[in-house]
Amino acid sequence: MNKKLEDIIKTSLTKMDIEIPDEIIIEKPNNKLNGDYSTNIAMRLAKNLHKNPIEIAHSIADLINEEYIEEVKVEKPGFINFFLNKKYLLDNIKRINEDDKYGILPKKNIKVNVEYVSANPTGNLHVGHARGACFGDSLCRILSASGYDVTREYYVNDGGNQINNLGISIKERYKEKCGLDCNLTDDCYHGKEIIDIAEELYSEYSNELLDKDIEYFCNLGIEKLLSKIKEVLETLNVSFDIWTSEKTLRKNGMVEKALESLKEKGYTYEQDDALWLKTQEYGDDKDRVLVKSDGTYTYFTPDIAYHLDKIERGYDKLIDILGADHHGYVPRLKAAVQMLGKDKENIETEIVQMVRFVRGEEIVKFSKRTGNAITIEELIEEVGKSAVRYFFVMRSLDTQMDFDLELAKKNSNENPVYYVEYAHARCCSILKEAEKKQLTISTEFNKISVDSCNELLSKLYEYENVIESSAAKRSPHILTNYIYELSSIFHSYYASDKVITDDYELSKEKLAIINATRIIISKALMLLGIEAREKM
RNA sequence: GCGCCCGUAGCUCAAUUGGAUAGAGCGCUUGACUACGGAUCAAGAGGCUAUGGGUUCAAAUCCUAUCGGGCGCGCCA
Repeated sequence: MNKKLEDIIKTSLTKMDIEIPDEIIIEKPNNKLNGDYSTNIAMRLAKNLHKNPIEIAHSIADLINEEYIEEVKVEKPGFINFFLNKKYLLDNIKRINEDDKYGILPKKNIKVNVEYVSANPTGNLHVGHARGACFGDSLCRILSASGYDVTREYYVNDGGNQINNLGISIKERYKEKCGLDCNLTDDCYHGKEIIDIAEELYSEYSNELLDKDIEYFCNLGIEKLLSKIKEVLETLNVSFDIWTSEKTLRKNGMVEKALESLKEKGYTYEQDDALWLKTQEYGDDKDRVLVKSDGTYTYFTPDIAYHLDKIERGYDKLIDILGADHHGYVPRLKAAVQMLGKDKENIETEIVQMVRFVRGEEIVKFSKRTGNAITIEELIEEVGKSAVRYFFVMRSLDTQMDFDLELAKKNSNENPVYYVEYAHARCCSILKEAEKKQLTISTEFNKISVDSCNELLSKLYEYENVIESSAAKRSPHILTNYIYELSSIFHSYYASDKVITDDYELSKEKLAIINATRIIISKALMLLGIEAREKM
């Protein structure tokens, strides 16, 4: 939570000749009376040292003498509470204003690969994918800011059975356009986008394509659908570094390579004319089929090859972001990765829980089958892309959240995105006003009374720690909550204390704080994929 | 039936991964505009953290049982 304090405590412990524990927990008390930061280290040490935690706390506290800390207090069961030096908080404002790289933490030298969305190119993206897309993108931005070396990846399933069904679906719809019979089986795709593609083909080529084979329609479909997917993701500011094609992996022999490696290690066996993987040995419910009795692969097999490919590309950590409806897939995936020689810790899965859309009281129904689905474009059109991005990362990933469309488009403080954007716009407006009066931003703080803006200062100081823990916990919602709280504190400060007054020197000092607030809100919003507006 | 996720104010959600008096917003009640943008602010009411048992200095958080909800459980992808 706070590196600097950790180090200070460590030096005290060393002086006391106490072995330094694995982790020193620093937290921010929810009650301000308990200081800016606090640690429970004394209570944790009490057992081993056979000493009263209060005594230990006092010994540690007495050894602390840092300019950074104004006061150290020991409280009841054995907490040590720290009160930061206010001058330090003002120095922090200066840093925010002057350092472009503020909020970008030192490199960790850890290579992370994050795979998200990875929807099959057999139809349009729908709103179900949008949460994973926004989460994945925000997570990547936050990981990068906190010093990880991040690669963003989309796995394109352009190789399996479903692609053949896509080809058939398009061809049948095309035949329909040409006035022939259309035979769509249950395995086919019935979405409107397939009809649209057929229509496009017909209007461009009339009935010249009737003798083209299924593969022709497959490739055409993938190309068109994928570019549509990319386009939609782009409008959401969601981007990727690498698009890996399943078909290419198959062509390059990666699947055989993975299969051989698993066979060699003795993880496979044959039964009922099929080849199985002993995933049960690594905690899966049952063993899984790799090669079906008809000789084709299951979905699982190329996916193992894909993960082998990622491993060989040298990432320290793979993060897969999966929809809740695929969580049953996790144990076999983790099993396979371990069989390929990696530790459990090398692969992480984040499960995106379902989203329910509501308009006030009314539940918005949508289903893939009836074609009644809300598309992402419609969602963006209805509430705006900032709200889409914000709302999807506003909640912890494992809550089955409600997305209130009515709330998301409200222009008032009920709507959290609006509230935050307004705080930013307000900062901009004050700064513009100051510019008119030719007031500059001060770099010295002589007149300002810290008490009037203490809350704002310490909230701004929290920012870097928020980035760190938001990244460590893979939880963008921590950042979202932070901006909201920061905005609230700002609005409150704004109401209580006028910035631009006749006292020009004092005004300039206050402007520095306003500008720092503006910068932090804008940086934080950027990490959520939202461009901060200067005007509403 | 088995597995995963979840159950916190009337509603939507937090809670620094075991910390101090469980916090926000909406809604409800009351108050504040001669204003750098009132598109906002200040205050109040509202809780046996689904339920029972356990672990310890400390439990919404960990273990266990039960109840309730969501999602999975294919030689589909």
